[in-house]
Amino acid sequence: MFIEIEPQSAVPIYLQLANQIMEGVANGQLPPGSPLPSGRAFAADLGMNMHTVNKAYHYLEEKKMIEIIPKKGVFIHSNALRKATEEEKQRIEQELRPILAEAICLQLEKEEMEKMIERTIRNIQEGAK
Amino acid sequence: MFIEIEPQSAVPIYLQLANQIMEGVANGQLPPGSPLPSGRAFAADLGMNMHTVNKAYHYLEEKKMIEIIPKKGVFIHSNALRKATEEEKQRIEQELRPILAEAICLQLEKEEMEKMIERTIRNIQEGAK
DNA sequence: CTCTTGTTCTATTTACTGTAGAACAGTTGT
DNA sequence: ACAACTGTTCTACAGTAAATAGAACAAGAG
Repeated sequence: MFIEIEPQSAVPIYLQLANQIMEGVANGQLPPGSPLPSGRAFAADLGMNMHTVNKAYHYLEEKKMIEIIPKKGVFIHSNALRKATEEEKQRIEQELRPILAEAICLQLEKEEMEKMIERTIRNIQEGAK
Repeated sequence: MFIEIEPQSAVPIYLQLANQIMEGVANGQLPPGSPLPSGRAFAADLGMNMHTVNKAYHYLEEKKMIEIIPKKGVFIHSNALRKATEEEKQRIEQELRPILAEAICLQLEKEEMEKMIERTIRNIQEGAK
């Protein structure tokens, strides 16, 4: 599990971390039940603050992607790979909407959009090479 | 052109405004060359501050979606509807990536993803009913 | 000449981001 | 029993972004 953080990105580093963990879940590198490093250890490893790792963890906990068990550790949620609820689908759709609006303006045809998605999905799953 | 702002959303209101203007461009309600309200008038109309509208305008200007002509007004960029550059495609792909990672975890199959996209695109274009 | 335009400036408040250090209480391994 | 480690909680600080507010400026439009 390789984490790469871009400190000067517009994306907050706690979100970068959370997103890359979620990619690990998506590509099978982090199967349900897998332990994640302790907040302190991860922070030391990544050269960031414990509280920042904690923020990423709680962000993922809210998404039910991980389980935080006090005094024990942090683990990939046993039900991390599951069928999306209607609420989750709507949230994804809302996140997709402004991107699609721009894509329409930039004349990205449906086919090209699908190619882009397939390529990105393949790229995410390649993380588990 | 109806603008609806959710003040208590996690999305900054200047971004909500910019996104909805971009939807107007996408669905043809705001064709290239169309004038947009002045910063002051728009702010008064939407019940927000002039500087906030200005921020949305400059955000869209950076995306080359609108043209801000000092002392004259704000207009939809003459080339707002264009072919995406390679740089723009890469940016869209980067924005898409974390959403797709979550979609994989939530077992959204490629077909369902495509349906969701088609539905959202239709929804955007319905704004011009 | 007057109104409107976008721009620029200062100012203030609020929230978010990130770091920092300390203390607490329960778990784990020896 | 002991030491090390766990997530939690608390205070604190600095930096930035978001949003509002008011004022002034210079140039275009009628």
